[in-house]
Amino acid sequence: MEVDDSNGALVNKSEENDFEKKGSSDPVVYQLVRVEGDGTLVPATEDDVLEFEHFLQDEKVDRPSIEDAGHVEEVLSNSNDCILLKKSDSEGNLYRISSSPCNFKNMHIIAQENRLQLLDDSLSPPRVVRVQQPDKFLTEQGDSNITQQDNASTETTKSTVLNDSCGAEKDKADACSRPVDDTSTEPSVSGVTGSVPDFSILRGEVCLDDLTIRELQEAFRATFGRQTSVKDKIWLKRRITMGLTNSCDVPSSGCVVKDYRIVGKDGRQDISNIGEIPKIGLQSNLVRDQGIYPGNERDSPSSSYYQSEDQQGFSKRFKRVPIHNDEPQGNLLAEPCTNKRTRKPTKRYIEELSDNETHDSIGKLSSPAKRTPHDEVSLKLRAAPFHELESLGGIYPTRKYTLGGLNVHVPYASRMRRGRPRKDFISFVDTEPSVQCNGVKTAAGMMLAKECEEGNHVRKASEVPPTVNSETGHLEAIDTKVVQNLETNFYKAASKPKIKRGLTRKHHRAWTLCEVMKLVDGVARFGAGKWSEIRKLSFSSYSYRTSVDLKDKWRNLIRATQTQLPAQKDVGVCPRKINPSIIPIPTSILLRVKELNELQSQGGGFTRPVKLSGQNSKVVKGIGSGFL
DNA sequence: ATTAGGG
DNA sequence: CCCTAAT
Repeated sequence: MEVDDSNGALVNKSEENDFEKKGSSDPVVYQLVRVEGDGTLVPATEDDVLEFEHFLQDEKVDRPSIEDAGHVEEVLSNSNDCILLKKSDSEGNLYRISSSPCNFKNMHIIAQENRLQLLDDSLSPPRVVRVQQPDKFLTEQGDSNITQQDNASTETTKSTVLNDSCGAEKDKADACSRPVDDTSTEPSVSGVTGSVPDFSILRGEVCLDDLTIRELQEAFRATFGRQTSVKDKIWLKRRITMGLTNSCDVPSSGCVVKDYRIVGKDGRQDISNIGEIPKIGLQSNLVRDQGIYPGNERDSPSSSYYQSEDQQGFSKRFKRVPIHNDEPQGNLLAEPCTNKRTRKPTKRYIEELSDNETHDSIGKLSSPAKRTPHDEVSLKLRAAPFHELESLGGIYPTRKYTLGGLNVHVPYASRMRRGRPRKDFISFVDTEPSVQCNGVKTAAGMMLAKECEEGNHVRKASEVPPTVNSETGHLEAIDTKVVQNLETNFYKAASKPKIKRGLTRKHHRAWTLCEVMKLVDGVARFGAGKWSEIRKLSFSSYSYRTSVDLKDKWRNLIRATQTQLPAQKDVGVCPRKINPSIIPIPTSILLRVKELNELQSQGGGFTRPVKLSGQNSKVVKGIGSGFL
């Protein structure tokens, strides 16, 4: 069984305030662990802590009654060291909240009132705002060892509410961490150091006011299972009363305890616990008392009487945790726990948090299981038509696809970039459609009209079909319409599809003969590979032709050179006639391409200015042999 | 941003 | 044409 070092600790962050008021610099450290069914202590998970934080917050705010608190169903036990709470946990988990030694009293109060009231004794509620791993704390207190002991003792001291082993063990534990002077005071309760407390003193109606200090000490022992050296009658009475009544609403004097209830001399009664809303005034008394014995009495009124066997075991399990202020000492600052309380989260804790975050982030990110489909979807989308094409008017920001029967909207921008790059999209939105498109269109049109008049009709036919083929199905429909409508208007046909560019692949623009010729000319002048230069100088008016386009086209021309030139001979008459979309590239151009290619590839890319005019004009007239 | 290549 | 890698 392990008590891990990773117990969650609730750290009072308003420690400054609280302790300044109390004149103490001791911060409050709360540990939160979950108690498993077998008694194992499990470090509180972050969730656990959060739950309690919530809970605690509620308490500190308005001190709601237990009904309001809601979270805690029951205080199973509260000992000096910890409070066991049964929390409204769907799984019925038990939670322990323990305080650091110097502040156990706070927890005591809380337990007594059967609710989590993490208030210091004054009225300033501590704030539990962060988790701290009490590694050091536990280590120094030998928590893990004790846990084992506790377990052992748990089994041997079952039904005994207060038994010697318990007390002895506790004292032993106390001795470990308690200041030396403290130990010396321990034996002060002479005569009653017997192994078994005198429980008879608590039987029946107990009027503490009538007891001597020694008797009170014995009663204290009987109540809390340990000895005390405190000789302050009032303090003892209050403590005992609280212990017996499991309440912190205890008058400083003048009350009779009967059947574990306070029966005031004046007839006041049953201010003990369950459901009773504590009265601030009474709490103030307690506060005062505690102020008198700062950091003392780590013993909370033992709720052993109310503990189940297991619960008792739990309380014992933690008994060593807080041991420093058993008796009044008046010097909290001397407590070694001071440092512990203020220590930073340990590395391990940090790591735990990191892990959590990591997991969270993983969770937030698409899980591996999800990623695969996602990518698949992306791929699918790339190949499949984009629905947003249907309404270019405004749906493009997101795209919808079906995944596992679910319709998922994926922001276009956030998608894995598979289709058009974002910049295309932007350009589409901003300028492409209107200005540039028109400009280009015009330029191209002029170009064609001027330089390529003869082939216009052919081009018109060829311009559209490729577009249809390369675009999505829907786009295809649009294009088809366009083709039909613009059979006689090349410009419209060329510009219209452009609207869709942003969403899908770049609109396919068939290379015109003019462009090819320019390209060839450019290659001849600058050499293959100087695409950017060629583009600048020869394609300045073709904004849609990028250097990559030029490169690709040149490559295609080369291929055409290698395939079509020979084929042409075989085929003889151009059979492509059937397919108007395939326009043969004039052999003259192909030949020239071939020449340039061979020349430059051989010459190491050496640029050789070429005169197109003579050769060109002659060849162009020849029968086409490639494709545009 | 260009280029070269594969797809 | 797209996409990437390599410059």
